[in-house]
Amino acid sequence: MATTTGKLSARERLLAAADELFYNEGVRSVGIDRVIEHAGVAKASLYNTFGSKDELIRAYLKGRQDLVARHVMAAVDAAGTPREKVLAVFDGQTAMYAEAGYQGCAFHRANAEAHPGDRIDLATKEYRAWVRELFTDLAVRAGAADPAALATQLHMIFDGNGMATRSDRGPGSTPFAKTAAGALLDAAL
Amino acid sequence: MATTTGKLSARERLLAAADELFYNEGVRSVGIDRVIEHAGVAKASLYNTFGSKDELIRAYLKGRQDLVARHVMAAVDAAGTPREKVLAVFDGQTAMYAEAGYQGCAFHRANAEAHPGDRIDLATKEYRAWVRELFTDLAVRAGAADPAALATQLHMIFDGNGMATRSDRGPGSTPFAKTAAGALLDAAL
DNA sequence: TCGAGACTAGACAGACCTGTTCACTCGGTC
DNA sequence: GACCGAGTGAACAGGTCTGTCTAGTCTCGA
Repeated sequence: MATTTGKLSARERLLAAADELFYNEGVRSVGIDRVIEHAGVAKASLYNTFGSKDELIRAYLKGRQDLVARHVMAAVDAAGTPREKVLAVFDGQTAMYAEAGYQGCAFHRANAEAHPGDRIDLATKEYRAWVRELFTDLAVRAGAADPAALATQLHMIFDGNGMATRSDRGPGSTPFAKTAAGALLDAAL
Repeated sequence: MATTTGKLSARERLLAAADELFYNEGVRSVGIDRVIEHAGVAKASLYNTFGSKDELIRAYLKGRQDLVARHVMAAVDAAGTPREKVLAVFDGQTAMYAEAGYQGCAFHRANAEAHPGDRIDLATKEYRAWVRELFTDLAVRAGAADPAALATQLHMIFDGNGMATRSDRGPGSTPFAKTAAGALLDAAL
């Protein structure tokens, strides 16, 4: 928690440092020592607060999911028609990536070397379930004949846009993702 | 090279062990010691043959690209119409994944914590350029109005199918990928 | 003023990792 | 039979990583 002087707590500084370093360089590439140095915090504070690096990674991923949800839901809520809401998801996704230098999906990267059942794997599954549920819900509202099938397809575009964003280091693929999503939606009505 | 007795060379055994361990557990998770133990080869042989772990990873990724190309091109060549050839790419992709337990795209996983410009990053770029070129070529032959745009969209589906295959540990998403690719192709004519 | 709790600096343990080196074996070839 | 190249086995160096521990500082409220 922040102190009354407005200075950030060790927890907050650790999370901010973890977010920046983990997202840009990867959760395995970045060691504890770099995180605490970047946060300006003692190593004991990290272990008192989070208990382990794994738990810090989990907290980082939770923050990332919240960030995606915030951006995506803002875009979806601002959109008018059900069709526009589906397409807005990709705008929200890209707006989120824009905040931290277009490194694509944090979960793809963290999960790449995760072991089945570990914290990272579980956090990734939770995140993917959220995305899938969102697309299914929007597909229902848009009147898709088979909302689950459309959601699977839109989720692929969503993942593919994340991959392309990382590979090309920019938002260039998003218009194509939106066009593709529109075509799939039209075909699914 | 294989000896005249039919026994595999140290190089071949190392590549086979690297392929199995790296693909299933990740290039960073798996250390040199496990690779040489699995290959039944002395550590000195690894360093005489490849020079570094990085170079072994590069050779592993090259083998992976060849494997994808073999499966995908076999499926494409077996398909009849230009439209069928586009869809066949996803069958080839899934057939390849089937060989090693559905862990999705080897390049996504290896590249997740790569640094820009290193061997893994370069190998990934090369692989992605190959996929993109293939889709562009097939899009031209299928008569797409904007082949580059269609190729970008198909590439997203291709990546998304790889992600889903890894997350769901199986080929369940491939029919949806093919349906989506068909719809995008129809919309692009 | 005092005590509690948050935080710090840094040494340290122990595991693990990549890469080197050296003396040696073995199978085939001239 | 001598030679040669490929491969072996094991010890070792040097580094990095996570996580622990200790002794001490700082801040704030009662």
